[in-house]
Amino acid sequence: MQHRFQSIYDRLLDHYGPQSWWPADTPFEMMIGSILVQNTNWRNVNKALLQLRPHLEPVLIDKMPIDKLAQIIRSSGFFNIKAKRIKAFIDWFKDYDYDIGQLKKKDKNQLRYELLKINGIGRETADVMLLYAFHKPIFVVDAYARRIFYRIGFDMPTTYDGFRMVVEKALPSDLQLYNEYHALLVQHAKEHCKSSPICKGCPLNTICEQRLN
DNA sequence: CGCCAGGGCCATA
DNA sequence: TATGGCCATGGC
Repeated sequence: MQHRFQSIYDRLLDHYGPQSWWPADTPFEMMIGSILVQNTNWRNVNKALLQLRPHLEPVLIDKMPIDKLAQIIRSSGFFNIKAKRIKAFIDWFKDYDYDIGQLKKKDKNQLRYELLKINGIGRETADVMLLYAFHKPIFVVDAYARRIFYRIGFDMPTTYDGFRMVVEKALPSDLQLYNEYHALLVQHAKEHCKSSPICKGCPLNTICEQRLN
């Protein structure tokens, strides 16, 4: 039972193949995207990123009036709040001269603590940044992970860090593993486990059926 | 049409 | 600690 999370991962990887996440060209774009995607469909985020593309540099966004930024990212929804959150993130990033390399040298927990202090960056957003921009091995607990593990029948903790710790204790602290795991859960959720309790052609069918019996 | 998406903050109990 | 209201667009 200790390897159940490994087993899920193996099946997903076998079925979907490597995902090579996050869908962004640079770490900076990745981090902006992680704020834009908060409780938002990726399609809408992509539209916003397309509009933002010409200004997709820390200095430019720092100089940009917040109202202009809000209008540019309009299609991602919650645009006033997200513009404020992006500004707060830039303020922090600026303290490190927008230097990803410098920040990557920081201890994982220290960096996580700093990200969580930024207004508008909660646990999930901090963790995807840690994983995909700063290359820290960490399990991302999002709505998809909760839904999929719930459907399988796992009795997971309700708190974010409780959930995360249960998974991380069962897996090796491997960057590639966590990178692919989150991406695979998202990919899987987009194709399966949407509304019906069980779906055809689902790579996790065997496990889901065991729960129903 | 109504529903909801890869959250997080804040007020309240 | 744990709910509830709020933020908002666009695809289905």
